[in-house]
Amino acid sequence: MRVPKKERQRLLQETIERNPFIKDEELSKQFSVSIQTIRLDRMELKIPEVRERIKHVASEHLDEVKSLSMSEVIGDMIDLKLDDSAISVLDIEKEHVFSRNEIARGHVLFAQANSLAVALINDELALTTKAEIRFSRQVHLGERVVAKARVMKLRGDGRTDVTVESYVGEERVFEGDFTIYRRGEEEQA
Amino acid sequence: MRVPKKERQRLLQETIERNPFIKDEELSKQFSVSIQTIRLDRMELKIPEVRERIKHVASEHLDEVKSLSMSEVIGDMIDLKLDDSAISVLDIEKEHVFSRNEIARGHVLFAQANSLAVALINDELALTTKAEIRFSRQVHLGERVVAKARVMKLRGDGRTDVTVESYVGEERVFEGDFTIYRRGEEEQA
DNA sequence: ACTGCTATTAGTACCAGGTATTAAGTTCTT
DNA sequence: AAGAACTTAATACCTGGTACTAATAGCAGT
Repeated sequence: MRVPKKERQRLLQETIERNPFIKDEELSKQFSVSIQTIRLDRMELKIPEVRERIKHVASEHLDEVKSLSMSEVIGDMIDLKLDDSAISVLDIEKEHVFSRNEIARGHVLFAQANSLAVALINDELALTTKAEIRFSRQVHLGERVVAKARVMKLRGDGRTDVTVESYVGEERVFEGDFTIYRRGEEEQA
Repeated sequence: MRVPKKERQRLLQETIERNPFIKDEELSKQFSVSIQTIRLDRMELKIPEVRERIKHVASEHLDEVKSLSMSEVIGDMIDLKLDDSAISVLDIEKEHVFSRNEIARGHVLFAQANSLAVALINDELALTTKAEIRFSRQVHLGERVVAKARVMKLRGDGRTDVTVESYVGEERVFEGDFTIYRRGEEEQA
């Protein structure tokens, strides 16, 4: 029931990480020590009080919601010449990868490329109708993917061909040929 | 500066919705009324105190994180025969659509199809290497997309061809031919 | 067995951001 | 001018802490 200090602190850290909502009182019961001991432990481990922990979780949440609804593009657009070319950057984070092997999921790279291709079109309505894509190398957690889109052909009938190539450093990791429909309301993005 | 009660309460509700972290004191300054008035307003509007609001935001966040890491599939898998066929369902919600026209973004449908195709593979490591996709009709906010994946060919070299067709009711909205690599570590999903 | 050190517990004062309640103005309206 | 609706004030109390001081327990070394 009663474990040594080091062990207790390890478990404490884990416990709080798993459930940031837990109060000192509950923790003290769980580890069969006084509240004061728990507080000393938190001090040593630099773990803030419940309310601060909850606030932190909540603000992370808000950040996420914001960054999702703030832009219609996945990744940060760093250059845009309408109907010509565009570049966006995406840093691969935890939520983008398979937890098993820390390799980015295919649809993340696709999403970056697709949203870039759509943003490139100088028209109110732009929807992807077709795409042909190749993943040439895995992308790992922590890597930075730079996607470069270029308009290849502006067809008369409202279709535009866009090619996107994504790189990590010098290496190409993704390639896609997109056909984007503009204006009309009959196709799908 | 000083607005009538009804108006103030409307603004109060909005303000708190936009920023759940705001305290009564700040609110009272913003509306140039006393703290007590703010508290009466909250009572009438059944808006809980700051800490409860923050807690609520935080717990929503935790739910999300859980449901994200719980399944590696976008959408709900409702049928799965490994190396044969699988079906998943995805309800199109606000976060899936362009705010301008409420049409689902292409990469949402792609993500559903791609993750379904990958999940279908009976192997530890499965990564998409190639895909050819067609969006045959727009999908709107509120619609339910049913994706059906079927293994077409199990090649000897570790490659598997999977076809995914997605429907809203009877109508096909998406079609994709995926090549999935299994086992090896040289390709990308 | 006594010293010395760490670890633990106890106790008190204080804080933020409230709730709950009672009472006293203030305004508007009729 | 009277009554109702609205606003402010004042006070006691709550939770989940911080900060600090002080007492006690447990054990190692000599």
